[in-house]
Amino acid sequence: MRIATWNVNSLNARMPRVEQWLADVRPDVLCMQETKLADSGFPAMAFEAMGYESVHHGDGRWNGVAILSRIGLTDPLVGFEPGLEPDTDTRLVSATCGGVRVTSVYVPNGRSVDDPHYQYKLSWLGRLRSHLDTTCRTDGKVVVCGDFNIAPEDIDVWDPTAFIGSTHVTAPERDALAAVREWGLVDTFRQRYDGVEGLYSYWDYTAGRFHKRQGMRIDYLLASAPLAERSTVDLVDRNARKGTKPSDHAPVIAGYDVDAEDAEDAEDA
DNA sequence: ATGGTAGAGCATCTA
Repeated sequence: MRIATWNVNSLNARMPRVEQWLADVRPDVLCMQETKLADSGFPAMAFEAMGYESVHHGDGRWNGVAILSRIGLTDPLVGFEPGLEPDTDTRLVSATCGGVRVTSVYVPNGRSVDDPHYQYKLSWLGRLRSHLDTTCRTDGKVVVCGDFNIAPEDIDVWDPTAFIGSTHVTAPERDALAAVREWGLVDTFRQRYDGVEGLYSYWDYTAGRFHKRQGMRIDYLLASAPLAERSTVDLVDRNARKGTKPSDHAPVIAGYDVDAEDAEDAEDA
């Protein structure tokens, strides 16, 4: 099973590229972030014509997350589980796809460490941990993926000294991310490429960052142990960041050596 | 000198 995550930075602007990419790569599941669409504008029919069921959570100008699946899509849940403070700005959506509980997340940016949005980012990550605590089992097949807006380690940014005092690399952000991971999730990409520098998923549009290979690894797939133990592949599709009108993020793909289960067998996931 | 570019939408806000 192959699952991909891609911050498309406006699905309206990116639809031709997303359709081409789906036709070329045919992942079983694609999680998207920053669709910048209301639910009413989400092109579910176009994806259905390509064999993908979908669920979208968005309210218009900003954010917006989605899951596409060609191996079944059941039990969709938009936002956090009902017991928690609501996901008011549409940054989280979940669904069960082929026996895997998949969550697509767009973690708040934080803006700057002295901005209220930074505290919102930390509390949002705390809610994500609570959401996992109450809706998923650590011994089930669970993937939480998306744009986390956090570089887990200094090796995940092109120049750590360029980020001193900035968001995405601070200890509180990394601690909040670690608390999510410690629920029972593994960053298989970094496990596979332990110590390897220069592996990024995002490059700022400005200053020719992509061509200078000056990026950050802020998009990833976190897998529960039953999946992480069967990890087969992790990669970034840098080609999707090239050419005309690319997103500033590239798709990240993970593979797991598990068969898609029927929906009725997914209850224990 | 707080730069640069992209997207939404039409003045800025977000990233």
